[in-house]
Amino acid sequence: MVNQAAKSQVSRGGSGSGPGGTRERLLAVATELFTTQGYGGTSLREIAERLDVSKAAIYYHFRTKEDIARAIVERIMEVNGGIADRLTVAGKDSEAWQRAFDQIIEIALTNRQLFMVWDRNDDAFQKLFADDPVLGPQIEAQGEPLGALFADPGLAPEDRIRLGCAFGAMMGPLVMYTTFYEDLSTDTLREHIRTTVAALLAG
Amino acid sequence: MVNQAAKSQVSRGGSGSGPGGTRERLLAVATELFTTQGYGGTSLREIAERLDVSKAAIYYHFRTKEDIARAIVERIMEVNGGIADRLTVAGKDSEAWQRAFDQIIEIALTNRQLFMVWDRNDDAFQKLFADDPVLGPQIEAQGEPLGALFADPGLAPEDRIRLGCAFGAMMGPLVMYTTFYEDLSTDTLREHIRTTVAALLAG
DNA sequence: GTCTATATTTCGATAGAC
DNA sequence: GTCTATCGAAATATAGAC
Repeated sequence: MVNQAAKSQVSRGGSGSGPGGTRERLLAVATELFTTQGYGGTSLREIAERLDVSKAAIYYHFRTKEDIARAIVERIMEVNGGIADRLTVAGKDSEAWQRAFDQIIEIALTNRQLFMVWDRNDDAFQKLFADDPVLGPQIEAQGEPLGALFADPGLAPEDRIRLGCAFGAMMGPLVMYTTFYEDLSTDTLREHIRTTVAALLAG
Repeated sequence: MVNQAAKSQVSRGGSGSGPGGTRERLLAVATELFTTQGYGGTSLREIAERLDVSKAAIYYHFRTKEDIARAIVERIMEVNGGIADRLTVAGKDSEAWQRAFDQIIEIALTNRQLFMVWDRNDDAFQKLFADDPVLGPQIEAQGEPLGALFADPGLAPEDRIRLGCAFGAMMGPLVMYTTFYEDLSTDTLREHIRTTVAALLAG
């Protein structure tokens, strides 16, 4: 058995470990298929066919199908940690939200594929790793700040809804309706999503 | 073989055909499981277990698993037709969008479960019924007005993004982050989503 | 690192009794 | 309308050659 944790680092040069390596290509293909078909709706045969390798070859890189999802969720949690931090810092200060959202939009822009695969599979992934000693608490800690905001009983319903709408507004062009904005540059998306969300938060 | 089309109408009284009938309960359970686990990630065994019937019992009500999805998508298309109409009517008039969104929010409020299951399975459902003679064109016709808006080359990128954000803002509290707003009434949700989306559209 | 071949389980679906 | 029993296909996963 190969130590997968060690392999997640790009330790040596040469072919087979860099961004063009089979393991990275596999994670890219799996992320795409999990996004369009869902984790449960994607088979290892489909992943293998896209990579033009045999099903068995996958098992050299990952012990189980669940481990493929685990590798993806680990990366999502790295990204989401940053978002949770911004939210906690912003607290209940209305002006602080503006700055927090600017940073969150930036994070979303540079990690759109991870946002999309999480959007489609959050229930499945949470159920899969709820009892995982490392990923379970991480997932819970990441969802907490969001719930503490949207469901905060100390906040006016108007503000709770405004914040949920602000997140949704950002997710619209970046995650939900991505296909319609493929002709626009990252800079254009950032600029107009920022001003639109800002207008929403200002009320 | 039973004529399923005839059964979709509540034709006779008595038990077994009304809202508490097995067929309706089955569609409700399937909609919920397709939402959380995805269409491909949900087995007929799981549906049967939730209904406390055998797997074979499902085949009395639906010829295939695909037909269960079909019945759900048919209802989604009924709802989406109304939305497509509002969008087409609104055209490029900025003030007309406000009224259109008020009506779309109302439709979303009364059909949240259908919005959620479509949000999670739109790719899967579109692929399933792309070649269906009745559902295929319906799905295409329903997605067209949305694309004509978000991807309209005659519209300024700022406005294209604003509209995508407006849809996303509505989807936030109603579809994506539903669990955090379960304590709020429909009236509270409608009121504050309306004003928030209006502020976003006003700029 | 990747292959063929295979074991085991679960899936969607059918047959036929009640 | 629902059941038990069963079929063939497809799923995850393993063994062992190269």
